[in-house]
Amino acid sequence: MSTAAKTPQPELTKHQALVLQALAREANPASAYALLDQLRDEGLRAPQQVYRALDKLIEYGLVHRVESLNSFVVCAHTHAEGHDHGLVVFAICDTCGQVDEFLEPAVERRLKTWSKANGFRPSSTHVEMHGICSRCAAAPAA
Amino acid sequence: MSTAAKTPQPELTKHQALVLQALAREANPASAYALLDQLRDEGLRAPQQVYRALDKLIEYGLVHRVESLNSFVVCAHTHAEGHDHGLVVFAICDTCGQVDEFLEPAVERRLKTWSKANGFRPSSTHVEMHGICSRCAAAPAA
DNA sequence: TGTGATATGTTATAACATAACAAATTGAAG
DNA sequence: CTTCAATTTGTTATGTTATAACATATCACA
Repeated sequence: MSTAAKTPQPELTKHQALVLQALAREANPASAYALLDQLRDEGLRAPQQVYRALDKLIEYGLVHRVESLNSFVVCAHTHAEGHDHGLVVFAICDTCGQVDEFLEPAVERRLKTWSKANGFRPSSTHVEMHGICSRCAAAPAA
Repeated sequence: MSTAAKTPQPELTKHQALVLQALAREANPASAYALLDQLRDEGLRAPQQVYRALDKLIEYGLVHRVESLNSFVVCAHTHAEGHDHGLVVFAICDTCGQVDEFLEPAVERRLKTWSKANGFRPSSTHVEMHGICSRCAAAPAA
């Protein structure tokens, strides 16, 4: 189990590469429509084009969807082709929007145990914490 | 940390009670608009009325939002006023839509540990597994 | 009883996502 | 090669989820 089962990754299409680059330029998660706006000059015109590219990038494990924000981030764990890392956790700062991505094998094991015991066959798991990051907590009430 | 910090719970307003009842009637998570449709006869007319009621019900810990479905469920852990249960996990069947809700103190502890170590102050955490429930896994490819 | 604060009703619109179909591309069979 | 079915890509249209903004009503209390 991971954030999503991963598919072996062929060459990226032009749109997929553009969307991945655009997402990589963003410090924080971006919505499909924000990406579309970034990429109009590059020839993308419709939401479908972005969503289709994102679907593939997620399938290849290069991008994560942040469910609670309806938006997307590049996977922080750059990986050799075919390398499937484990369950990913997001810590999302509600003040500055920054997202920390980290791995939690212990959490993954625990959820796997429950699944086995209950006959549930998990395909993907999302763990998202909201709160205040250390920088914002320290900030002078700006 | 819990699915959300809980607020002491006053009397429910009429709309809040109606939304809670409607949600309780549903076997599976329901969207705000589905609830609105259920409640037109009861006098609800606009999405805001439903969303406002849901916001309060969530604040009181009576309802959970399922982020990955953009929908809502009544909390399975009926609780005495003010009782805050721990972190909640959802196991969502992508075949039949059924959702299992359970508690995972071990997962909660693990995430708390990370948060402490990283100066993150969590306010709410969502854990959602997608997959196939035991009944659907057993089903004759219906 | 006036008045400020809070809650509710309502309209309008924003933001996110996918259905449906047309056009182009690709690649295997003849 | 060339044809044609399968897949991918482009595009329009529409569906779904969520909130802004403002009007109206209700309530607590001076």
